[in-house]
Amino acid sequence: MIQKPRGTIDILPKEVTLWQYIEQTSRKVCKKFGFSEIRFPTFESTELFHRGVGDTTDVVQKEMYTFTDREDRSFTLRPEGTASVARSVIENGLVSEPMPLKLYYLINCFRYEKPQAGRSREFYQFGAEMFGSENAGADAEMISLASSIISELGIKNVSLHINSIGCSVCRPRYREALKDYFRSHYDELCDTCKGRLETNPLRILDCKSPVCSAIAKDAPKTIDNLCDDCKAHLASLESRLGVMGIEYTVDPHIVRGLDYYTRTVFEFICNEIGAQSTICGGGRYDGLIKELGGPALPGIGFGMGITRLIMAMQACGADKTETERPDIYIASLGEAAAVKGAFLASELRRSGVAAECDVMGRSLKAQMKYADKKGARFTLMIGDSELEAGKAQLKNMEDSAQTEIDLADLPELIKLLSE
RNA sequence: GUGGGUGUAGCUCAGUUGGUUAGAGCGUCAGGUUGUGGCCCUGAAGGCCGUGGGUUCGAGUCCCAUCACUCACCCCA
Repeated sequence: MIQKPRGTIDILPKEVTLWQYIEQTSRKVCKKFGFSEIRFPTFESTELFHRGVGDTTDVVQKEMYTFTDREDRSFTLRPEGTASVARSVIENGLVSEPMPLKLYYLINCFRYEKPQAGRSREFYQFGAEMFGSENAGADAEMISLASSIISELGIKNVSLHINSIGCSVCRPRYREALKDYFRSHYDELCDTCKGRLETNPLRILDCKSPVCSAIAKDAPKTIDNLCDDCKAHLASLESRLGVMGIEYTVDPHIVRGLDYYTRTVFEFICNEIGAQSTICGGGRYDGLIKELGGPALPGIGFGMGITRLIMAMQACGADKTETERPDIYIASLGEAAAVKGAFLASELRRSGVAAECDVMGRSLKAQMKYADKKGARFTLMIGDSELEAGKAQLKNMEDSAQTEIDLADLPELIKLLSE
């Protein structure tokens, strides 16, 4: 028996309606915000992610599905969407479209990680990106978009955390201040944090070890080390969120692990879905387009993990969706009736009716059972006598009421079904 | 990559101190006479007990390895 690859999922018919609902809902909300869908390749040149996501990140260093093709070119299954969108924007000249440029996508991504709750090797995300505005109003719009989708899905158990990690001017300065501080506590830090000190000191801020978090408490705060422009940017975002009535907390622990982020970073967190509690994460990336060879075009975006959304929906009982059921099941007895039934079904389908008929050659009783299990609203029963008379019994499966209908008068039947 | 937990029918699980042909419920399929669902009843199909070694007269039960699932670290959506 051949099993699916580790960390992948099958989405079964009874689950798929929820996925479709999430996809429809996010598309609908995006339309209201003026975002257009974009689609792009599942794999890209490996170089794109090295330059875009960042050489030093875990994602690039140890989590990518990289392969070479028959001509020895190196490609990588996308570990995220932002780098690809940025590439596409540059490559297709979308930098000349009216600004701001607002795009969204529904994609699968790949990361070679050890699976656990809320984390798999192939995962699915909804993402949105906005290019062209350095204004904090853009940040507020993006957060509002994410917030709208989350609440439209009925998710209530989340909180928004925002932070600013500074720009190319103040971030390096802050990193040094942090390093200096943690160096003075070097011996007390946990082993992972000792390693993080040089590579990514910001990460220590969000270490769960009690010792480290105690030390981190008195560490220099990002907020205190921002340059004036970054401070003003954050203040502007905060006041806009306030006006829009979006609740948030400024959380210095929000750090993000992708190199391209600048200034605003944010996460929507749900504490009821396990350790991987970030349902939506994003931030501003003002240097990304230029880094990838385009003009100096600022941008901001976010991604939401679809399976994590589903877990959050389940946690607050918002995951109820109706399964697809036929409008009518046409039961038949005998070959001639079966042929007639198949004909009627195809005619009804042409008129938009969801119609099923027997293809198993089963007894009437078995057909009725099947119609019941599939949740058919009506059942039409045809046998030899009905064929002769041109009339048949239509049974309402809910109240068992039966009415006689004229087999030649399809419009009348369709009318009955749509009531 | 590092730890912990789990692995018996499609699903949820029983399976006594290792002892003959491995069980139940649900689900599936077929019946309960003469053309009708939901309840009830009967029957059937369906398991190399995750896989490979080892201990033993004998292993679903014990040991080792491996794989998968799962949770956590790490990282992130």
